[in-house]
Amino acid sequence: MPIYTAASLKAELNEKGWRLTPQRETILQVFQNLAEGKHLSAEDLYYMLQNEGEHISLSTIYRTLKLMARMGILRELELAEGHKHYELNQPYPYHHHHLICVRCNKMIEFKSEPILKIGSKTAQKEGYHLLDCQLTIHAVCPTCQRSLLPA
Amino acid sequence: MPIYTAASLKAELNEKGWRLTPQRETILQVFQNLAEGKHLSAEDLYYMLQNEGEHISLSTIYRTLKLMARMGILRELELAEGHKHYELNQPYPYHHHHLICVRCNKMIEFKSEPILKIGSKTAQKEGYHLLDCQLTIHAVCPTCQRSLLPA
DNA sequence: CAGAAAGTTGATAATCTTTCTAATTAAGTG
DNA sequence: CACTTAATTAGAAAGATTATCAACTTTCTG
Repeated sequence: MPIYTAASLKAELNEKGWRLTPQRETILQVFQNLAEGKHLSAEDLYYMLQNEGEHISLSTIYRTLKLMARMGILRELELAEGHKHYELNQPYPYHHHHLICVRCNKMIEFKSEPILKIGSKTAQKEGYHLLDCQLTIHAVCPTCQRSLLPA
Repeated sequence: MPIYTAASLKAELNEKGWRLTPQRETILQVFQNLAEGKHLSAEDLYYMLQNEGEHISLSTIYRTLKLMARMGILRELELAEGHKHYELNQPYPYHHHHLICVRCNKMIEFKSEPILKIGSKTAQKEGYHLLDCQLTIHAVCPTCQRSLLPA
């Protein structure tokens, strides 16, 4: 269920004096066709496109991901160590949060309507226009608790 | 109000087979002496120490910040673009969250007991040992909403 | 208290991300 | 549809973060 079609993306870009380019349209499509719960790093996206015969430079990819996150189209996730991941920013019934093991980086998604409410109320109270709110829980998973390995 | 004294840090490190070094103790002290609401990047910390005549290498600083975040002593914040910030991870009455403008990076801290409860319940339900939970709200502040500048 | 074992540091290299710049491309105007 | 203006791209360079490794410390053991 695409929230943003190419047309609505173009409209929103133009509203701000920006442009819809083939690269941006392509990147949006990739995220719309992604299975739920999936998320991509900049490199993931780069090589995925290469395999489909599309060449988009890494800098454009990084720039576009950042742009779409600032527009509220994508969410920037800080999951594993060392690199960010991106996913479509979907509204309520699909909106979710992340519980992450800091040792093994295992990640569990969970939903919470109250959090979304607190988030939008807080933004509203301060006069901010809400784009995304995500609760990130850092913790140690059962397996890693039992493990005696240092880390 | 230091939660971790040098002694309790040493105890926790030793429990896992790790060691309390002068560098780690120094870094902990810096964060304990930091005013509430203040947070530091790795570089901030590096130069702050240099000015005090302490030399700790950048790689040790990065390594120590990451380590203390994984222990639950520090929180890793994704505030401004381009680099992470760290602050002491404090319990309830001081525990807070962040509302961030994606345009100008202005940041507002806010507190919420319900979120902390949801976070700890979620972790518990999955058998995870909670270290930190932070709600990050990305939004556009009133000033930037009025601004017509592209960005 | 000497020797072994393991963790830590600092320097460097590697990786990930953002910034900069010239060339290109899309949108607006007549 | 040619022309002007401004945004965008690709590639290179710079900046931020993590990984690697030899030398050094600390802890443990006998």
